[in-house]
Amino acid sequence: MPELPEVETIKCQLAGRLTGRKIEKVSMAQKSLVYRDYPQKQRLAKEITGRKIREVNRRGKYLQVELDGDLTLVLHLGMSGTLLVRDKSEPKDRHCHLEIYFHDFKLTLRDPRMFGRVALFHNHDFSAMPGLANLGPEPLSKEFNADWLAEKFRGRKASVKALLMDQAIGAGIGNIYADEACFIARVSPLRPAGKLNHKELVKLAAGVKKVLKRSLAAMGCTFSDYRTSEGETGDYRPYVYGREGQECPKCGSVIVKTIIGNRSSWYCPRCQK
DNA sequence: AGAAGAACCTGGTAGC
DNA sequence: TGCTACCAGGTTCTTC
Repeated sequence: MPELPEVETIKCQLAGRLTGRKIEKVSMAQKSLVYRDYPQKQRLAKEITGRKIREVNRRGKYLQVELDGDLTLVLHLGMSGTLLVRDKSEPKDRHCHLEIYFHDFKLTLRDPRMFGRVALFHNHDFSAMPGLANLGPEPLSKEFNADWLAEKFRGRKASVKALLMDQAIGAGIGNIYADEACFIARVSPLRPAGKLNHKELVKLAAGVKKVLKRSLAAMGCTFSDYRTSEGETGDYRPYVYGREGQECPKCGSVIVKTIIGNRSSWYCPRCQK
């Protein structure tokens, strides 16, 4: 569910809440599927209890909680995951997979659809989690630019949309922001990526950065499940995503929905060529 | 290699 | 009201 702006919003809030704090108690749902990448899950609670949190970081859609002892607790929220700061007395419900207790509150991971992942790593060796180990550059970094896209798109017949969502090309871009970036760049998401010219790649790289910054300023986009760790919704309002049949904000013609790579996609057929 | 499609899950909702 | 079908923001695996 959450893409880069949503995970970054959660990361910033958690950094303020958790940095320097000590983990007092951990409660895990032992049968939960969110630990499927972490074979030693029965040791997780014991390993992190009593540890101090040094910092909270983000790479792509992954949250990385840095603990003393060179341990990193990695969390991915999948489609429906939420990390919420709650009162310690709040009862836990059946979708809760992990609770981390601090002196005056607890952090709970809920994930009804169980696409999320939790794992613990030593010494920043994330090779057991290929999705994290093989992430491409952060889209808001200088590395992510038209030249990088040209290198990655060259000769590729897959759609622009499909490649924008490839986490090895741009870490953290998901279905919403791939559509939105294509709209800002006035490029059809259906175009074979290898056919874009340099000018279009410049607009696309800029469109990605622009939409991510806009959404960050709005604390992300709440379509259904997403909440910040303080329980707030995100205020980002999409140009095209989820708006089939409505007016294009640029030209007023009708926004169209189609399926690209098994994912619903929206675009304006008049603005986006 | 790369492209396309299915699978992994549950919950909400649209339609009958 | 109740049932079914379909849809959902991600990742990964299989097949061609």
